[in-house]
Amino acid sequence: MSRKNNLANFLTRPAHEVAPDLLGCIIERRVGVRVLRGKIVETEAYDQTDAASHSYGGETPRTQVMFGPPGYLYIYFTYGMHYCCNIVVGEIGNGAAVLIRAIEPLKGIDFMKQRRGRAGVELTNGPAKLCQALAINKEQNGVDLSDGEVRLVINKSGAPAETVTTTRIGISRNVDMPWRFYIKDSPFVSR
DNA sequence: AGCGGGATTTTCT
DNA sequence: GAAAATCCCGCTT
Repeated sequence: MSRKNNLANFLTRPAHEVAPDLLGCIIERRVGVRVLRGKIVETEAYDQTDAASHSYGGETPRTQVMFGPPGYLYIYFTYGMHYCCNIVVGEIGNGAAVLIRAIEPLKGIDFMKQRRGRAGVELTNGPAKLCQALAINKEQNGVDLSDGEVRLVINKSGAPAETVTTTRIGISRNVDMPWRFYIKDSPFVSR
């Protein structure tokens, strides 16, 4: 089976099921000849039934890719200066995505330090921080994660990490939904 | 360690 | 016109 179909199968499920399974998976970013890599350690699920989701209430120009096929990047701009990175999941026509809130840097750490002007956990322990570290912005909106400048690599091997399930951060509606997931004890989880 | 406010602009009502 | 899936800095304990 092709990589693309593999990825599509993995992602064609409800966001709150995919989100915990993305923990431990690898994000790979190509910037020219350079390769940056990180392990996903924190995610949040959003879907169309969810008042906290950008897709709530239907498709808009901004959320178009959320309603498209799974396996693509949905990037949004917020607070006048930050980008956040989501993986589109679920069936075509359903506005669902998983927000990547934190990663653990694995490769290209010097590049990330330069981009961030910081080091250690401060490189990538937040959704906008990791976008800055990985040089992700609006130009990556709609990128194909199976074969683009940002790739998602499913990690099936190794013992499953211990996962914590809790409520989401930074939202004002539907605040009690336990759709935030992170790897217990990872120092790279956001605050 | 914890709180409070400012930055800055897109997006939708 | 208001809010926003955030981050950073400075001030106070």
